Amino acid sequence: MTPPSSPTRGRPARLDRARTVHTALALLDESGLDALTMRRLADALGVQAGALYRHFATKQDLLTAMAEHMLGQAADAADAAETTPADDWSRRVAHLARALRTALLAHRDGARLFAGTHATGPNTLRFADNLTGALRQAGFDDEQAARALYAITHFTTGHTLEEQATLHPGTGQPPEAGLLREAVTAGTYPHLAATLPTLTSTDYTTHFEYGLHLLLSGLHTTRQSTH
Amino acid sequence: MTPPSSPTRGRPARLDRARTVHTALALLDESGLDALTMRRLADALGVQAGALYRHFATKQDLLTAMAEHMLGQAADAADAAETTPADDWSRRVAHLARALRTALLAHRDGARLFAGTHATGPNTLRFADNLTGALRQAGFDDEQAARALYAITHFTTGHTLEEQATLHPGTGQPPEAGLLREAVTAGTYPHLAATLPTLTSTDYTTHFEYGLHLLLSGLHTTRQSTH
DNA sequence: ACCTGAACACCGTTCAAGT
DNA sequence: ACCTGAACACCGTTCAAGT
Repeated sequence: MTPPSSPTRGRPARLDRARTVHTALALLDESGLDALTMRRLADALGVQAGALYRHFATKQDLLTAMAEHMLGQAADAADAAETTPADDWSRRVAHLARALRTALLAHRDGARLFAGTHATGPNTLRFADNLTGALRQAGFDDEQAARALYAITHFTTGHTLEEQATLHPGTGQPPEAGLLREAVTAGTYPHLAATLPTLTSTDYTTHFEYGLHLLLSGLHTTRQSTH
Repeated sequence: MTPPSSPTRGRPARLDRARTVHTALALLDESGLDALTMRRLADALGVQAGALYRHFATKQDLLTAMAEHMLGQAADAADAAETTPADDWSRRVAHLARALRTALLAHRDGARLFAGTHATGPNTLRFADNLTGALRQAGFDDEQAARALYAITHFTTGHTLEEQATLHPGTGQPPEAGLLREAVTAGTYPHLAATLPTLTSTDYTTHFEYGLHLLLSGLHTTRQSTH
């Protein structure tokens, strides 16, 4: 028999940043961000809570490392696309925006984790550099490229935040769509009533693609007017 | 002398939802969302923490009421604009988006508060109905209007979340721009290096206007192609 | 060098008991 | 009816002491 309380089969289970971040992300997926406490994480690692502070100065520091790790997926997708036969620039930008959303969706509360930290690690910077590069190579000047980077990433995090919030009722609200439906039919909101089917649709990919299309279309217009 | 520990000069200071939400928003502005605890709020109200639960089932319930109150400002601005000599539709939509950002900026951590709740009260619905109405009256069909509503609000919350996060270093990071600058110059991120001046600009209004312009321009193109 | 044990100063929430 | 007091089951973080 292996000792029942040991999370890995090895003996003393030395701590390090990589293993800690990995376990933390697994715990995040299981229980969500609100349930991710230093004590529970320490438990999963077979260690006392205080031991975590030898590798992370603070819980915020750990969360930042988790967000940075999460963005590795987006950065990898970005790098892979870079070596691909040069697409139309707007397809490349769209691909990167989708990669960011996918990376955030890959972990429960991923968007909230990302929005709540300020990762400036290699993965985050690699992704941002790649997206900015796609814009500059498309002919946007440095200022426009930087602003477009922000517009795209802020829309993506805003959207995904909402998507994941309605996905996992988390710590609150009823069935979500029911709440809105009920409130709208109770009060007098003619425009919300008319658009209710779309407003309560759970096809988030289509919602995301529409907003992304708007941004890309706007970029297209801006680019033409300066070329 | 008035008793030094009484927050208002009155005597027993009966509790109600309105006064509680008001005091909570004042406390939010003073100390930020992380420091807004039920105990501290109770203290400011001259009451025990447990008493709050007679008016709010849970802390999340209180936060939702705060967010809903916050959106009153945006809804009022929306209503005022509705009776104004009919602007160009894109100016009206832009006005509403700006009103939302302004409402979120009106309180410390306002965007985080709004993003972390799911207010479906009269203020929130009034604002959303108004924005959806502006889009429908511009000629967008119900589906497009609903999707555009989401694109605009998600961009606005995403942007303002970031804006307020870098405004108040909150619970973490150094001077913010310094972190990015340092990381970029240390590693090899040519596109971020080239765009660094804009990336580290703290003129958030211009950043916001650029993203908003992109969305409106995209909407303009979409509208023309169906008209 | 790395972790444990124990403590400090808090949390949100519940609920009998008082008034 | 509304609030207090006190408790329950937690938190993040620190730090002497052990190994």
